[in-house]
Parts: sequence; C-alpha cells; structure tokens
Amino acid sequence: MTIGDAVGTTQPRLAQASIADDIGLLLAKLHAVGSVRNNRALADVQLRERSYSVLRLACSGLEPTQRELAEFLSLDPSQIVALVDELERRGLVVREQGRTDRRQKIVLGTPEGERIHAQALAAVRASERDQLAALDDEEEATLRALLRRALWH
Amino acid sequence: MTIGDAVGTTQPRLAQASIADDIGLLLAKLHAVGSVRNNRALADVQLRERSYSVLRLACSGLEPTQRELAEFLSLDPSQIVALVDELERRGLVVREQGRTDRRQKIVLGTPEGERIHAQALAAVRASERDQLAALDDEEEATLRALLRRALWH
DNA sequence: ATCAATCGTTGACATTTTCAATGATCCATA
DNA sequence: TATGGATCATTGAAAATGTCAACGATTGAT
Repeated sequence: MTIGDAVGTTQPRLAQASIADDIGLLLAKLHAVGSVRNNRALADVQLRERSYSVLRLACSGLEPTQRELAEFLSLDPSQIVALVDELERRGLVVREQGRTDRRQKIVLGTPEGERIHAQALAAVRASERDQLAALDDEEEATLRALLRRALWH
Repeated sequence: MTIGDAVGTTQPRLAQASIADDIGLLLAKLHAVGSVRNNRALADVQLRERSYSVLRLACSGLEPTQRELAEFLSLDPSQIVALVDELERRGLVVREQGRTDRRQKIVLGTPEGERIHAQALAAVRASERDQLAALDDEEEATLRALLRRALWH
C-alpha cells in the first residue's frame, strides 16, 4: 500500500471517533498526505520537501543563516548542514560568511538555484491546490491565517 | 537546541518570506512543534504520539482492525504491528479475531488500557490547548473543521 | 476446486530525528 | 585587554520512522 493514494476520499469509518478532532492527529495526517504529494511533485526537479524549503528560503532574498533555517523549519541544525551540503554540491546554493558574525553562514541561491526554484515552486503550488481542492479560496485563506497565527502568536 | 521550545514566540525574521504561506510548511511546522509537545505530555504515561493514537482508537468502541488503523493513521500496516505488539505487551490492548473475516484482527482496549487512555487523553488535551493558545474557541473550532474537510472531502 | 486478492506479519533497508561533543568565533566584564 | 561563557556550524552515533518485498492464512469470485 502507499500512503498518499487515498486523499479526499470519502470519510473512513474511524473518522467518527472523537480522535478525529485531535488537532495533532489532523495535522499529522494532512501533513503526511501532503508530504507524499509534494515529494511526488518535486521529483521532477530532484528535490524533496525539505531541500525545497531550504532552497526556497535561500532564494527569498532574506539571506538566512543556517541557524535561522533550522529554527524556521523546525529542524536540528545538523540536518540543515546535510541539506545545504547536498544543494551546494548540486550548485543550487552557496554558503557565504555571515555579514557581521563570522561564525554564521548565510545560504544563498545561485542563478541555477533560482531556475530550479521557480520550477519547484510551480510544482508545489499545483500540489497544494490539489490537496486543498475541498476548500474554496476563502476557506483556504482562513486556514492559512489560522495556522500562521497558531504558530507565530 | 530543542525544537519544541519556541512556540508562539514572536514572529521570526524568516516568517516574512512567502514560503510562510505554503500550507505544506505551515502544517509541517505546527505538527513538528505539536508532536514534541504531545510526546512530552505523554511521557508520564509512557506513551508516544503514535501509541497514544492507537490506544485511543482501540478504546473508542469502534473495534478497529489493524488495517483500518494503518489507513486512518497514515502508517504502513507493518508499523501498526509493532505499535500493537508494544501495547499488548503492556496489557493495554488485546487482539481479537475479526468478527466476519478471520484474517483481520481487531484491536481492543483492556480495562487497564482504558485507565491509561483516560490519563493520556487529558494530557494531550492540555497540550493542545497550550499549543493553540493564540486562537480563541471559535477559531479553534474553525481550524478543526477546515482540517477535517480538507482531509475527508 | 481453483485462483487472485486481502490481512497481518516478518525482515531488510533507507531516511529522519535526536543528542552530545568539538573548534571557531563572539561578547561581556573584570 | 585578556578571560570565560555563550553561540555558530559541523561531526558522528544512536534511536525512531518510513518504505518495500515477501510469506502463510484466509477470503471471495469464477
């Protein structure tokens, strides 16, 4: 069996259980399903959800340090090292010394990185639209806003 | 560093990036943060988020088969085996033969399982309330409803 | 009666997570 | 201005999770 297959299908029997109201479970499930979708969508550009996130921030113009990436993506700093290593190896990003602090390293997208990023972005957008097909535009915006607020006060 | 520490803190610099609107990332992050919290809350009763979910459904009265658990929790059937093994070893659940199909196994909470489950439920509820402190009751209900709808048509 | 499909299970393997330790650098302050 | 504690990226090891293929038992359709 594969996990991402049954999305938006009819409600399974167990969805009656009050566990189906646990925010934690809902998040886990929607994320699990979405992850599979996103990874599938990103396979064309040889990225995974994770490396895509890093590339996305590297190409954002915000000049993130690795520590900022770690915190923002809820990953351990050591995981960022591996992700950036991989992207750097492929010539999609470069590490630069921090502007004011020589301990930090800023991760920046290269032109090639920007190119891949544009493709990846389009793919992910399509994948998300797909996943949230059951919600109309307003509901989708509401969901986004609520998630953001829950996260960042 | 630990991941769950900074929740609901002030908005980090990177939250400006348009990536902060990616539903996928928002879900991943909220889930990651919540997961750490839940596991922390469940440590008292020696459960993890996963085993808690299984125990919860086992105690729901819905008499779930292992396959139903796998699908509902977005896990591979083989992962359910391990989770149920562990709970059964601790005497919290039992496997019963399927009512109509002898291949399936129904997972049921024991009295002791119910007892632990009640404690775990309270812990998780508190943890969730904590995580969603920024949302009022109505918003929380909206979030729940939107997540449910996105998942099950 | 047979054959394909489904269920739980096992075992192997890859990926991800988590944690502690290290050298380089920063910053406060004595 | 030197010293010590904190922070940064990095390494490496251990634990948890995810993925996949194969198996025996059982089902249901032909």
